[in-house]
Amino acid sequence: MDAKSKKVYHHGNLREALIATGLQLIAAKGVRALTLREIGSLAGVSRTAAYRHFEDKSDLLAAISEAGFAQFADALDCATRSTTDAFGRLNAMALAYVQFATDHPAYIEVMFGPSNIAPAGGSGARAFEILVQTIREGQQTNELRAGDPVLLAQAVWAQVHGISMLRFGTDFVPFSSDVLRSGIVR
Amino acid sequence: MDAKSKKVYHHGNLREALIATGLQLIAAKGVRALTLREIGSLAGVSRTAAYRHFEDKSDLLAAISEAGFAQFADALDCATRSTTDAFGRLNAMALAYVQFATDHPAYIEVMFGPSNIAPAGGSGARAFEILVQTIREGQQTNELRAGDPVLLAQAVWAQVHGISMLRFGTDFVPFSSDVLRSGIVR
DNA sequence: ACCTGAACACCGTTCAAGT
DNA sequence: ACCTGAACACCGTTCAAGT
Repeated sequence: MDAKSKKVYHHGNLREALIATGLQLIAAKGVRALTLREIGSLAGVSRTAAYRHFEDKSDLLAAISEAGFAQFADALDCATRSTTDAFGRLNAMALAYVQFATDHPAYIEVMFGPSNIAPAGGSGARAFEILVQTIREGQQTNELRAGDPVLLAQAVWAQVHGISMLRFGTDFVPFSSDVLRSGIVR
Repeated sequence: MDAKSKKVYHHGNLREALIATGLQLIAAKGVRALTLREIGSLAGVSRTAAYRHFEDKSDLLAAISEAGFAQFADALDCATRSTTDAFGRLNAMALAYVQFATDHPAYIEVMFGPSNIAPAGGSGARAFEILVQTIREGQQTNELRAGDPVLLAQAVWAQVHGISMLRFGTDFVPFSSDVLRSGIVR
C-alpha cells in the first residue's frame, strides 16, 4: 500500500486485488455469500479470471486466510513491544487478539471458519511462537510461574481465542474484559 | 429414537429425517458441501420437499444447530451428575464439552460456524446456565473462589471452548488435556 | 396438508480461443 | 503470460399442479 495502488490492475497485480475484493465481499455479506464470479466482476475482470491466479475457490480462501494470519501475527508482535514486563505483554497480546477479532470479523471468519479451509501457512505458527517466547522470557525473569511454556501458551491462547470467538459468534455468553484476569500470573 | 424409527417417512416425520440426513451430509463433506437438493434425494423425497418444512437453507441449518445444542446441553447436564464435588463437576463438564466437539464435529461446525447462522434457541442458554449453577453451588460449599459466577463461567467456558475449537479447526496449536488445569479452583 | 416438476436466476469449473 | 466467452453440470428458490 505504497504508491502503486491505483486502478492499474487488469494488467497488473490482480492476485492482490482479488484477495482484497474477496475480503470486502466477506465483510459485506459473509463467507457463505462469497462468489468467485462476483469477485471478478467487482475487480473489473472477467468472471473466470481468478483461475489464472488460484487453483479454485478454496485456494483463494486459503490465500485470504494466510493474509489474515500475517496481519494477525504482526498485531501480536506489535503488542509485545508496548511494554517490557511479562504480564503487561501478555495482557497487551490478549487485547490485541480480541481487538483483531473485533476489527476484522471477515478475516476471522476465514481463518477459523469451516474446517475445510487450510490452516494457514507459516503465519499461524509464527503468531503462536511469539506467545511462547513471551512466556519463556517472563519465566526467566520470574514474573510468570514455572511450567512447560508451550502448555501455558496453549492455555492462554485457548482462553483468549474462546473469548474472541464467543463474543460475536454466538450471543448467549455476554462478554466482559474482566474475564481476562486468569490464573497464569504468579 | 424409540420404536418409530423405520423407513416410514415419505408420509411421516420428514422434518426429523431431513435434519438427520443434513447432519450426515455435513459429517461426510462439511457444511460448505451441504445441499438442499441432495438432502432431499438422500431422504427419498423430491429435491424441493424441504421447503414444506423449512423456510430456506439457513432455516434448516438453524434447526440442525438447535438440535445440536439440545444434545450438547444434555451432555453437560449429564456430566454434572457424575460426582458431587464442585471441581469434579467442572472437570467433567469440561471433558464433556471437548468430547462433544470431538465426537460431533458436524454439529460443532453448524453450532459455532459462520456467523449468519442463528445462535440457537434456548438450549445454548440452558447449557451456559448449567455451568453457572455448578459454579454457584461450588462457591456456597466454599470449594470455588468467590466472584461473580457469571464472569467465572465465562472464563471457564471461553477456555474450554477455545480448546475444543483449536483442537480440530487449526493445527498449529497442539492439544493436551493438561491445559485444563486452570485458575478457577481455590 | 404435504409433495412434485418444471422453470428461473444463479454458481464453480473447464476449455478453446484471443491478445 | 494473462485474460475472455461459451459451455456444462450443478445450486437455491418459486410456483403451478398434483394427491
